[in-house]
Amino acid sequence: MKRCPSGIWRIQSKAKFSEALGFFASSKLFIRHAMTIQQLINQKVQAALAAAGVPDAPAVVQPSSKVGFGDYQANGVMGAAKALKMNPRELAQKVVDALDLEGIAEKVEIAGPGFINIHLAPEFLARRSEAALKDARLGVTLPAKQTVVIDYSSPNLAKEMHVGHLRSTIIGDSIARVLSFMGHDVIRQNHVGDWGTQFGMLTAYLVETQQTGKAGMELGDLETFYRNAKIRFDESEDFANRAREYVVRLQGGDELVLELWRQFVEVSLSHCQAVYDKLGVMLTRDDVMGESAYNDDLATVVNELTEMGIVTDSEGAKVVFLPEFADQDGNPAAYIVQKKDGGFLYSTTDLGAVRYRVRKLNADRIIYVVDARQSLHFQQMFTTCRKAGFAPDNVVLEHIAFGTMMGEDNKPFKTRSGGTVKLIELLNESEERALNLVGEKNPDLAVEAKQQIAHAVGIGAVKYADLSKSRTSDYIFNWENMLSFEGNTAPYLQYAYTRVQSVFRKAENYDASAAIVISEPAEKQLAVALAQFEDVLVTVADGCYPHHLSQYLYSLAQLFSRFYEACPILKAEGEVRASRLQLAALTAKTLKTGMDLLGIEVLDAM
RNA sequence: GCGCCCGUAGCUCAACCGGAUAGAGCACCGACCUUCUAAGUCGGGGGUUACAGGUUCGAUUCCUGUCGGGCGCACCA
Repeated sequence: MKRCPSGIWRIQSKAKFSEALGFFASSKLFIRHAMTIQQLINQKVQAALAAAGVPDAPAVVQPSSKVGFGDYQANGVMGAAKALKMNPRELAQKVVDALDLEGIAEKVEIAGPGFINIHLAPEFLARRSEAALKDARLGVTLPAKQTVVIDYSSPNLAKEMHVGHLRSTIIGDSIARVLSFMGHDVIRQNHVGDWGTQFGMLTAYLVETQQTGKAGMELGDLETFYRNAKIRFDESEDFANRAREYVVRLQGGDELVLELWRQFVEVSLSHCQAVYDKLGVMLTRDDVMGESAYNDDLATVVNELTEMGIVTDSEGAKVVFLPEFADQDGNPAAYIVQKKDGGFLYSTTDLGAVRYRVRKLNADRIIYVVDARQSLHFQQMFTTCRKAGFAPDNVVLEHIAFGTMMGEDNKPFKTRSGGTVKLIELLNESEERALNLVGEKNPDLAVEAKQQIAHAVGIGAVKYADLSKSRTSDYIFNWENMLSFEGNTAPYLQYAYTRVQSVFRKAENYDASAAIVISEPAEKQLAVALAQFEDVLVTVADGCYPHHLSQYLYSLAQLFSRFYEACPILKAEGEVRASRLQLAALTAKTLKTGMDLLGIEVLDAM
């Protein structure tokens, strides 16, 4: 099955394609353009291919791989020529002859074996930039609205959040921000681990600490609390028995134990919220929908599966056998939904969650931002959902997998002594390191200003280090790289933004409706990049790869820095000055919006 | 044993249904601040994309195999 949630431009059928063209042609007075630059050019080339006699050939339009190759290149001719046994250069010429880029391109040329290189017209870029500048959404079109459920962060409440929760939390948050910006109804779901056998031990220990009056103190550090509870569990048979008894009472709905459980969960959630607040992710208590919330549905889930004949009794457990995941001998994979002791598993909870998200939340798309190691579980769970009808075919289920965060020894990130690194401590350290660096760069700043910058820079660095790498592979966490403040880092982007802000502080007079005139190469390259913002967002929303947005913003910041060096803004005069201020304004707006979609703060000065 | 992911410059990472001479940053060498914040810009060196085949006009990308690494796979989550 091929996912295509935002695939307007992938419509290949000729009928629909010409409809789209007709719509575009008939709405000449649009202020907000109807499609992205890439979609627009792709459709134009597609039409030219049709006129040249190859209507079914994909246009394959993409940003040019090199500056010398124009701004966009169309690569579809060569494949089409091959299929029709034609000379590719001759076909390319036919396509170019039929290609109508009036008002869009200033030059189209054929290169190499049949590439079509397209140089955008400065006037086109200027008008496009002006439109984006006037629009609160930077001219970004709203696709068909979906209800998207995003399951992310989802820490285990038995312990404190550690670095293992970082990637899900910030990648998921960025995806949620991007999809919201694209106009979708985004429902965040923090599927916290707040249920299970360990809560018997924890509630039993909570009683003990309350009796000795140490509960308040011990709960300040959940790691220690858990460790001490485990020690009690291992050393005292009485305590262990009480812990087991509490599990049974908890799951049986015993009000006394439930109250203890609620107290513990409350404390743990407040620890989480402190991390979320410091990180600047949008999760709140309202987004918490923990495992316990599905408790009452689990038996129903298994009953429904049983009624549909999907479940088999095997060795006392209730199992869904999945031939889709059979081994070589044809033995289907076993997906257990109920243990032989009657207990349920995370598989059951996840099935219940899909059911709830589809039936109650009306999800069109459900996104799980979860460690890649759970890949098999999700594939099996999704397959089961399809069979059970918990998720009909029109609901998209996606496991947005990511790799492990590694230390510099290329092993999972740990403290020097081998323990797990608490997330809050990692963030504190990043802020401290940033504060030291800010102090070195700018010793004269007031203390509060330094701290504010250090917060934005320190947290931004941690988030950007992650969001700038492709999520699917493991990545190596390195303080020097992320806080070097040079190259592809959050501080570089933040710095580029402050430079623009500084220009405007000194500008005094600024005409916010001035026309944009593009003449210098640095101006044009900047304008091209500015025009590509929407394409990038479409890509990110489609594949849930925030690093494409990071790469884009870095490239945009670089192009602005070059423009800034090559084209004096305030020293220019008249229309040129006004135009460059407009380009600077749109750059600032785009950087700020883009950074916000990554969840990274910008600063007016640093 | 079966399955999934990965292997790109000294290091950290890109490369959009297969496209042009595989790109950035760090580090290294050099140039540029009495000019809008030098946390910047410009230039230079650095690659058999793990290896061997195959598919084709074209392969880092697709297929097969080998080597190396990571991770999953029946009652934890």
